[in-house]
Amino acid sequence: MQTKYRMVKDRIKERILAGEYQANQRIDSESQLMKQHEVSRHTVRMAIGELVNEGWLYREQGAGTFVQDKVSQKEEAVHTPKSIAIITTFISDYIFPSIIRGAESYLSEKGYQVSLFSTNNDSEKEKSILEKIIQQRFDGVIIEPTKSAYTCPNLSYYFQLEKQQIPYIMINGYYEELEPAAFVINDEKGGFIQTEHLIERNHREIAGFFKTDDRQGVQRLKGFIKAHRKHSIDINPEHIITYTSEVKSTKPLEELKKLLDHRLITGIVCYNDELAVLMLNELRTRKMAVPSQISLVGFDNSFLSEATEVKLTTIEHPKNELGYEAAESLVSIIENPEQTSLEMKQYEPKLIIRKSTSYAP
Amino acid sequence: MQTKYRMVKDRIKERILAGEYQANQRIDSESQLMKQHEVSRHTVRMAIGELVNEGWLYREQGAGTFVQDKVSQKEEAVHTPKSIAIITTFISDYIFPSIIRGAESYLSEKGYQVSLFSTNNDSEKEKSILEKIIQQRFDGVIIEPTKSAYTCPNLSYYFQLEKQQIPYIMINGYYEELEPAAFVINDEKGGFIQTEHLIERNHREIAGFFKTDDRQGVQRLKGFIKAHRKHSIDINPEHIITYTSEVKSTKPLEELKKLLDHRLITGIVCYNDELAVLMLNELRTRKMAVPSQISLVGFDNSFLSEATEVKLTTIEHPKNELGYEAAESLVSIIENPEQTSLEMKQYEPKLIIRKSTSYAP
DNA sequence: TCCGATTTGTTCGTATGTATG
DNA sequence: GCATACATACGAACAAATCGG
Repeated sequence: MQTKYRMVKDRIKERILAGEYQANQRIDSESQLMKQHEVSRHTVRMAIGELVNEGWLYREQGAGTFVQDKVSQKEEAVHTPKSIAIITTFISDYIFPSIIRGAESYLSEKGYQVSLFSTNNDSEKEKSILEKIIQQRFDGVIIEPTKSAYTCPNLSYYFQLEKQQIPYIMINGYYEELEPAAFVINDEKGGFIQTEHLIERNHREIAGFFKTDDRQGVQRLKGFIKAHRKHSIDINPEHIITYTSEVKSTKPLEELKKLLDHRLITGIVCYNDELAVLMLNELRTRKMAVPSQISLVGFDNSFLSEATEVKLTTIEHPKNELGYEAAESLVSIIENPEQTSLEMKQYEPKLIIRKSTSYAP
Repeated sequence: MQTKYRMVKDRIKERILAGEYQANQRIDSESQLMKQHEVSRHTVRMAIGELVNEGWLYREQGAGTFVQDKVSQKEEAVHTPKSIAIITTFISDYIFPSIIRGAESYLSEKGYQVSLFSTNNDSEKEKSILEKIIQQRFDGVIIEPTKSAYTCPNLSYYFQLEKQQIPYIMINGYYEELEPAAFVINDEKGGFIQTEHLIERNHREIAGFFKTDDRQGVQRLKGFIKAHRKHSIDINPEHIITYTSEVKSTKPLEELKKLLDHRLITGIVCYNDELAVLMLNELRTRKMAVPSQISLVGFDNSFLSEATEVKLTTIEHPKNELGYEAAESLVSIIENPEQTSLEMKQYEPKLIIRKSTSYAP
């Protein structure tokens, strides 16, 4: 049967298909349509209502009714809810939960579903996860890259993501060669600030411990060296300890023991708070007073930095904020693909001075 | 915003999910719904209209409005990979990551995808998440119930899960009335062991701090009382402090201050390590020596218990194992639906003695 | 087969709320 | 602050389909 609202609906649809209304353009208002078709407002609303349900139009209160463009009609075909993949290296007890919390809170609010993957810092695992994500057509990816200090072995998979128009954002680190959208800390400056803080307090014999299989550690080490250079202090190469994830709970501690046994150091720059707590433990057993005998700088401003009796001087990490803003940016790219200004956001590190550092003895 | 038609819509949806309306059964007519909800027909029609669009109902002119049989729509969901939802109360920095890690490692190995949700301890949020899970036909759910000490407000949604044959497993706590498959700690015994440990070391003036909006806290408090009874020690009611999630970072600390100001206590039983660290902090500022002046027992054996200078005596929590085994059990139910031996697993708590407890002064 | 009661479908009118520019 | 746009809500009337008797 040909009802009035169905006639109005068909006439509007024709005008869209004829190109009379362009994508995202405002169509005539309800009251205009009332006059044009000589029907009541309710009838017009029913017509528009069905077109909205079918994905031809969308309404915005106060602004008007607009033509839905093709890109969003694509979703209709899939019909699955929007889903985002978050890929981390480790599901650790450390700062990861804060980042996830930030991202999840924004994404769930926006009606996205969050799927969680972890690579265990294994590139092969990362590869198989990326494969899955491409195959299942996720709408976006937030990824903490695996071993970001090295060349990206899964380059082709990232290119594939781009080809399939699945936007991705890297957090904490990134692969240089990809030049991706990334939310990271200025790690070099962070390492610099950590070190300069000690130098300014007259420390000269400073040890630095850095995990160098990801970009963060390499950059922080760079900052460590720069700070020394700026203040014209020679670095004893034995004071730089680098290690990889696999040995993170053993090697740095062993190296610290060797250092303490054989050399005099007055300050330690730690890759992160987790390591700082480990070191603090060793210092406690040796009955070395922190900070009067030896100073300790952490990184990340995690809850660990306030759990200890000697609260840690450390570098702020915008954990929650970083997760939230990465999610926000990802959603904005998904929902407005035309404005592809994928940029990198670098958070400026800030020193938080607590009780684990003082002037050199 | 809460509009009338949305309220009517929700009420109808609830009745569907509660199983009050069966599949393909006629729901109340528009005029009945008008009377029931005291709204106009227009409002009822808007509510029904949205539910029709979302696939919950279908209308037949002259006959009535009927419940859409979701089972017959199943074909759609076949192609998607198997996916599991993990619902937590908070994505916290605390023991949650360990549980997730355990579950994720097993599930990803088995080819399942993990989606993450958090309720923020809000039953309404829990409800909308469960609704999503039912609608998207997840293959299984691991859920940490919200406010498990209280009556489950979303009972009908859990029944609906069962009806739709979506198996679920509860962790950490459970709703009594559901008698669900659950992986929990014997919290009562845990509280008992915490307390008895102090009693056996001659403590008589013991304060207990318990978060009582989830089942765990209530049970631990029960154990606290039982231990006192067993050893025929009177409990000063002022020594029992209960609090809820909302005030967890303020109230217990305030109460501790009051206690320390006015009473002599020699031992503190803490709901968990997180709280223990908070208390330890206060004791430090008062220069009260732990354990020589006052003893402190935590719960969960989290990394916090070893980050502090006075390593905490605490109760083991099988975090990783619990997550792993819950996932294992869920997968087994999914893949062998016939052997529906949904049972509860209670982990026996074990005391880990470190340095925060000693004999009463 | 038809009637009448019931139920949903269409259409009008009116009023007020709320967001946008 | 104002006009404009969509959102919610009330009331009324008639049309069309269904179903039991």
